[in-house]
This record gives sequence, structure tokens and C-alpha cells, in this order.
Amino acid sequence: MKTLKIPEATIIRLSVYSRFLYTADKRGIITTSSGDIAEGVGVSPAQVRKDFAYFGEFGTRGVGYNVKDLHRHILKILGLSNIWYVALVGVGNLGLALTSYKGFRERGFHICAIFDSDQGKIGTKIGEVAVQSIDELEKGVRECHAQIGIIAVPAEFAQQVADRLIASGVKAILNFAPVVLNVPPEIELRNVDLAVHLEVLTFNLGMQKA
Amino acid sequence: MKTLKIPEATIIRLSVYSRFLYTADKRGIITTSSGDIAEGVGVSPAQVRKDFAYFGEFGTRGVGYNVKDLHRHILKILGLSNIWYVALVGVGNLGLALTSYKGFRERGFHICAIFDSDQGKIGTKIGEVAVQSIDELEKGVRECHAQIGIIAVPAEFAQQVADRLIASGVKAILNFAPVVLNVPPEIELRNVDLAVHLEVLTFNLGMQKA
DNA sequence: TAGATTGTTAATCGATTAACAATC
DNA sequence: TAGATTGTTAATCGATTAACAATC
Repeated sequence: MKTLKIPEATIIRLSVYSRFLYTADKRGIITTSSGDIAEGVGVSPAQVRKDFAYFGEFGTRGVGYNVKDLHRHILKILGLSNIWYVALVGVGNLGLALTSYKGFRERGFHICAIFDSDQGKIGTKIGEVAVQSIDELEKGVRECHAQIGIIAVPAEFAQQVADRLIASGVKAILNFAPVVLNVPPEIELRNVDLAVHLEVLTFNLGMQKA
Repeated sequence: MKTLKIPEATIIRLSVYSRFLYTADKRGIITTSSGDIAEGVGVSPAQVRKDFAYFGEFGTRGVGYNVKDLHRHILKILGLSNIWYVALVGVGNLGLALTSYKGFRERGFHICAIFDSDQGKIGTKIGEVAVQSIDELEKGVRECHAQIGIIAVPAEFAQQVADRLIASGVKAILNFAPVVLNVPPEIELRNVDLAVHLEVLTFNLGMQKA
């Protein structure tokens, strides 16, 4: 089986290209080139072509790429031509922010279950989804067939929430708690730590002075 | 001038190590090793030592590292021994989530000015800081000497907010809007796109099946 | 001293860039 | 045909890993 490994950096850039193409398409642009895309997103044209080359040939030599076609191809590659069901655990400010984040719905991510431990929140509706007790996590996740779990609870509860999500059939986890989670290798895990980004900024600011 | 370039991956890992050390210190652990740290955060011991080596010698051969000392060194490297003043623009759910994010305050990030365009929000207090009209952005940013700006406004306003932050003296920007911002090269810019993370997950889930 | 663990060098691995033949 | 731009190969660059001498 031919499975040449794709750099994660390539996947992240594909995601960025897809937003560029979405915008270009909305503006009525029919054809684009690796040069256009490169300029629009701040990478080199060679990089753009190389990234596409991992997945096939989407352009026409001498002409460029059809915006709509290329966009469709990339969405397919990223798995965004399916609907993905997502379970959200934790309805603090961050959890709330995620429920109202338009980018998710637009790209086929459907939050189908929401859990919290706060009695005051249980039963309230967020959008169309009622907040369930965290005691019902397993049941709720199974009922809506969530493949993805988002952890937005305090650090000290994150590991047990992860364990329970996995036990309930979730295959991928997006973790916002600042802890290193232990998950089986077949589970996809990504960590988002908001403070890390600020720290990279301050490191670089420090460098400038030096 | 000896300025060997530090990989950004190294900075991100330093940030992760620092949290490990913070926890170890709170637990009363005095001494640690590259092996301990590596296990705790999921990298190789060689990687840990290499990362430190960019900045100096912090350990004792045959013994390991003093937890408190090492932690202090890393905070210093990351620029976290200063207080950083931060201006937040946009008080939607995400902006709110950021104001209440404990990790920021703990690590020396002090949100000193908050702006929004919604009349209903202007004047209300979030924590100790009153929301100001976005019309007063320049004045407000200057008054509190914010070095860092956080953009949490809709994509279509992000560029102009960036321009105004920079004009007001901000040196670094953390951008949550899903657009490519144009900023002068001396301005530090990091983009956080929440949807990208989910897309990397779904790409990898797709790969598993294939 | 013997055991442990650092700091550092060299080897490996992987990703980016440059160049160009293919071709519309 | 001449000009443009892709897809791909080879060269470069950079980051990670492995190995080991230094040394507590």
C-alpha cells in the first residue's frame, strides 16, 4: 500500500488554502494559480504545488486551477465532505464560545451533545441542544454517535472526561485543558493551549530587544 | 553577535515543560531529569536536553535539574518574568472566555483594556476592566501601554483593528479571526484558528479508514 | 569508585526551496 | 508558436535522534 506520509504542516496549510479558495469563489473568481494562492496566504508557490502533489493533480499546466474544483478536492481531502458529530464537555465561557463559533457549523462540524456538571446549566438550551448532566455522558455520546469530543473542562477533570469519551466511542479529541492527556494510540488527539501562543509572542518580543 | 536561531517548536515545548515543572514544584518535587520531563510531556529525553542547550546549562551531570531553578530559567527565557499588558478587542463569547482564562493572569498577562463596538456592552465591567468603545481604541491602548493586542472580532473587521492596534504602539498580535492579516515584519503575529485543529483531526480520521 | 545523567557532536530524518521538463 | 504555469525531481536547509565523553 502506497502511504507516503503527509506532513502535518501540509494539512494545516490545506486548511488555510481552503479558506482562501472559499473567499475567492464567493468573489466570483473562476481560475487561480499557485502564485495567487501563495500570495494570498503567505507561503511560496512551490510549497503550494508540493502540498497539492501529495494528493494528486488538480491543475492544468499553463492555465492554473479551477477554484471550485480545487476547493472541493481539498474539502474532500480534509474529510469535510462528511458531517461530523461532536460532543462538547464543559460549558464555561470557552465552551460557550465554541458552541457559537460559526466556523464549525459551516465546515460540517455538528455539536450534537453538550455536558456540564453544574446543576444550574443542566437542561438549559444552547442553540438547539440541551445541556445534559455529565453523569449521562456515555449515554448521550452514544445516542448521537459523536465521533469527536471537545474537552473544555478544568485541567483536573480532563483525563477522566477523556477516558469516558473514549469508552463511549469517540475517535478523536480536541483538548483545551492545559494538561498532557494519556490516550490510546488509535485515538486522534490535539491540544490547544491558548497561553502557549501568547508565550511564543513574548519570547519573540524578548528576542527583538536582545 | 551569536544569534543561533531557535526553532519555534522548541519555544512551544519550553512552554509545555514550564507547566510540567510548575506542577512538579507544587507537588514538592525538588529534582528532576530530562527523562522525567520527557515522560511527563511525551517527547524524547534527548529532545528535552537539546531544547535547553539552546539557552545554557541548567543541570548537573549525574544529578539532573533543580525543579525550581529550571522553572525560573524557562519563565525568564519565555519572557514571563515581566508583566505584559494586553488589549482585547471584541467581547463576544470568545473574548469573554479569554478574559476569564486563568492561565493568562497566572503567567503575567494582564488584560488592561477591552474594546467593543456594541453600545450595550460599552461601560460594563469585565472583572476590573470597563469595556470601552472601539472608537477610543488608540487612546485606551496608549493609556495602558499595552504591548500585546488580542483580536477577537469578526473576520471582516480584523485587518482594520490590527492596523489601529499597531498604530497605537502594540508590538505583538494574537489573532483569532480566520483571515490572513497584513502586518509590518517587525510586528509579531500569531494566528489561532479553532477550525484548523478540528480539520487536522478529521483528516487523520479519514486516513485511518484508508 | 561505580552509577547516573548531563551537554554536545555527528548521523539521520524530514520538510522546504529551487529548478526545469512537461504541456496547456 | 510563444508564454504561462503545472507537477516533479534534486538540492538545500533545518530539526530530531542517537551516541558518548564529561562529570557529578
